[in-house]
Amino acid sequence: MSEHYDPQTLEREAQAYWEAHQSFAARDELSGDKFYCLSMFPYPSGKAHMGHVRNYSISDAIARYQRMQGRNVLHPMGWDAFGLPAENAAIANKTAPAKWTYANIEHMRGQLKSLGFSFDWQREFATCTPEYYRWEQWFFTRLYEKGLVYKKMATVNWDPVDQTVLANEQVIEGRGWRSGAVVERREIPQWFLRITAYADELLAALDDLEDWPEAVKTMQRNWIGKSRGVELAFGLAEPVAGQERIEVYTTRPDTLYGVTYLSLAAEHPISLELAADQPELARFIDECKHSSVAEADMAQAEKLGMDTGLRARHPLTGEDVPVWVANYVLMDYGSGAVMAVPAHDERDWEFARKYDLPMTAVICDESGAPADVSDGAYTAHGRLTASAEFDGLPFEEAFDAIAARLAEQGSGRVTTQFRLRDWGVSRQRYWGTPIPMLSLPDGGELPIPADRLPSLLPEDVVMDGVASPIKADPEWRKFDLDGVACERETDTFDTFMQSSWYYARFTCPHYDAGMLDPQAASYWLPVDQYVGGIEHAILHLLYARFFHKLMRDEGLVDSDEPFARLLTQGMVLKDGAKMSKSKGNTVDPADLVGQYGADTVRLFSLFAAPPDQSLEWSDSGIEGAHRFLKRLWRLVQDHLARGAIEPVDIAALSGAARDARRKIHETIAKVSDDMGRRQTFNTAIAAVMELCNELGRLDSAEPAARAVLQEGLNTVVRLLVPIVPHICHHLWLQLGGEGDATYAPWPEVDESALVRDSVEIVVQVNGKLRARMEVAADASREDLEAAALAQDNAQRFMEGKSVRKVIVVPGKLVNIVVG
RNA sequence: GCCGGAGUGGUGAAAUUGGUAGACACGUCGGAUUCAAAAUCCGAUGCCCUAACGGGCGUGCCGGUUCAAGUCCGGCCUCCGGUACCA
Repeated sequence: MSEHYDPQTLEREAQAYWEAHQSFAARDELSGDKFYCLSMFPYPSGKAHMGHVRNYSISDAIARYQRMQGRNVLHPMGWDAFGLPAENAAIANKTAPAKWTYANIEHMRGQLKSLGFSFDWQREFATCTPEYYRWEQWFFTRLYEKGLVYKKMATVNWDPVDQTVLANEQVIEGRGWRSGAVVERREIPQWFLRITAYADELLAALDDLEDWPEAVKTMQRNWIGKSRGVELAFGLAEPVAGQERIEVYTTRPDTLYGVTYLSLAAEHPISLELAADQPELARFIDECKHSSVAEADMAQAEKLGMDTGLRARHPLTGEDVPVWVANYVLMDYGSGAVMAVPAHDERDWEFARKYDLPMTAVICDESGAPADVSDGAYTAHGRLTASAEFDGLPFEEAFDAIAARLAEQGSGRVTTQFRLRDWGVSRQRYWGTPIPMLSLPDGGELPIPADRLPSLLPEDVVMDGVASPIKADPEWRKFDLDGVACERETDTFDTFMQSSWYYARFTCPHYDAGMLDPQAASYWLPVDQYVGGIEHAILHLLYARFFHKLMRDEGLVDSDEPFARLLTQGMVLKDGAKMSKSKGNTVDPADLVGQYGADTVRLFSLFAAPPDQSLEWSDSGIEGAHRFLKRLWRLVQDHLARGAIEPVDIAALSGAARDARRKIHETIAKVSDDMGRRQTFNTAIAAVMELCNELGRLDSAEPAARAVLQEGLNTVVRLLVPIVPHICHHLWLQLGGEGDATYAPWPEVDESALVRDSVEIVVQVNGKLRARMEVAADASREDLEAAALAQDNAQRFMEGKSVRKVIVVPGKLVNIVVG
């Protein structure tokens, strides 16, 4: 064995051993204690980046830790292979999206293998293959039969020059990224999944996800946005667009007497009808269409509005209020109309101030007087004023009383509303799963029958950058259904559809008798540990939770939630910005592996920051990680070179050897807790480094110290297997370990080694550190207090003052309060 | 805009339940080794005052609770993620 640490050779040998022994294949028996560890599968964009390395270093550490606990571990990897970038690359490189994607997969698989991640490669799949998407298509047709799928008009970004639909990402400052044309909002028919039918369960079940980060659960709760409010109507003197009233929804019926106008969305039927004979209004509505459909764009756009001249009747006061059209009211949310209470709503306040609309304060502030709204809206709850017979009522009572009055006169009712909207799954793009629906000659619609699936996406195509190849090809859409000439849907699924159930398919990736093998799914699911970027906190994770419940209700899985424990890792940054090609601040992991070896790259990724925080890249930091591995290698080689160990009575250890052995077992306890419960690999590594520093100081001439060193090194190697598996594979064998270090038993704490005779206690005077003292570990409170009061430096600060009280925290400190 | 998160030495960070702020590293400085350099090893290293003992200050900003606050509460500032067609 080499004197010097040579990662290239060591890693090649370790990887060859794992490959030959199939070390990472999950056992197929479907019995015994299991652990399903999943990292979010990558989009095959070309090369693996540091974000991937970080993600998989974390999940690999967890998977390997669980193997050492004796569990049957499933740690799979695959490819989220459909998506927009493949189309763009295909146009730029004059190739087909499929060809580009498969080439990227080949390359990235090699990169991941070179990092030594313990994936079960026998289960690998790409979502762009028919063997995968056929079951997604089948499942969609099942959902259609159950009434969980429907078609409706929905808004998209339309590029009037390229005559194509743009993704939000392709709209830059309101213009199409290729044509530069000002983008318009346009309505087209699209397919939707009824996620709102599961809104209540998706919300309630969050309470049971004990091992999810609180931040993610909070974001999902707010996204689902359940609210209790009142649906009410303002009457019109005569019908407009066939409507006799304008319906609005509010969570603040207590402010109803403060309504001074109504706002309609630009696309509201009443707005459009009124615009027919008001050219100025028509022009305004047209201008409102010139923004992207992205919520952030719309919410940050300057609030604009126009009075329609129409008046609506307040349901309680009977007074007329003006009806405006405003660009910040969304047609897709609620009824497309809102009642405006400028005195008690920030957005309405701003709008009213801008257009000089009246404000009426109807809520009292803490002093009991009507709130002063001259500098901004008063949005807190409070007692009512200027609200006729409801004056003086607090929020809850006012809510109920006003809702009851509205219900009584037939102009309103209490309802529950969700912010969550149904999931639009149609994309007007080529590189995705074809939506398995047919339009019939009579205008009806029908799912493609199960025995005619999959609806295949042709792979050998030419991208011209404008139309999807399957939309451009009149032959592709033709479909003969028992002699009836139908047309296939040429839209494809949102790529979130694939990532919503891949975790379940990993339990039976090659099963061809159905979407899932019930036994495999039942054994492996739910996923015990899911690891991925925080950027997926809402959409991906919510859709996957939804899909799991859909699969449960179809009898495919027998659990309620897909992911028992979630770890959301932070971004990888360089110079304070996210690493990305466009910013030109990337670091290629392949270069680093070539220079330092995979273990160094993995060690740095886990050591530089706790997993859930953003990680700042550092060139010198990776040098430090490499140096540690070199020191570890040298420490073991030097120890082995000194020959055999003499047996030693552990109970009789004293001095440095006894201290070192205590440190070994304290470190086992610390690292076990950090890896298992806290998942803070950075502090686990720091603890092992500390231990190595202490072991390195042991007197190598003393037999007792050498025996402790042997135990210490054997422990260090096992604690590090999950993090730097290649070097540990070799050191484990050199130190006399048997078999594959992947399955070496996790070290156990010897409680007797932890015993201390004395401890250091801090002495404070008025909370400030003034002295330290070494006392017997079992000293009583009285002894501690007496010893603290006797400290010279403590007495200096007590001089001329009287002791008010003494606080004793055993094992920690004594605080003397003087005054 | 709205929702969520973060802010600690020159740098990455640690402090787990309100109890010693800065563990572990990086960097820098000093020393050993070397013909020399690299590598390696040893020591110092929050800032300010002090010859030293020791002292003062210090966790984005302002205020509060407490014997004790990086940690809890109120109000700000800045940055990051998401915002439903990027994945």
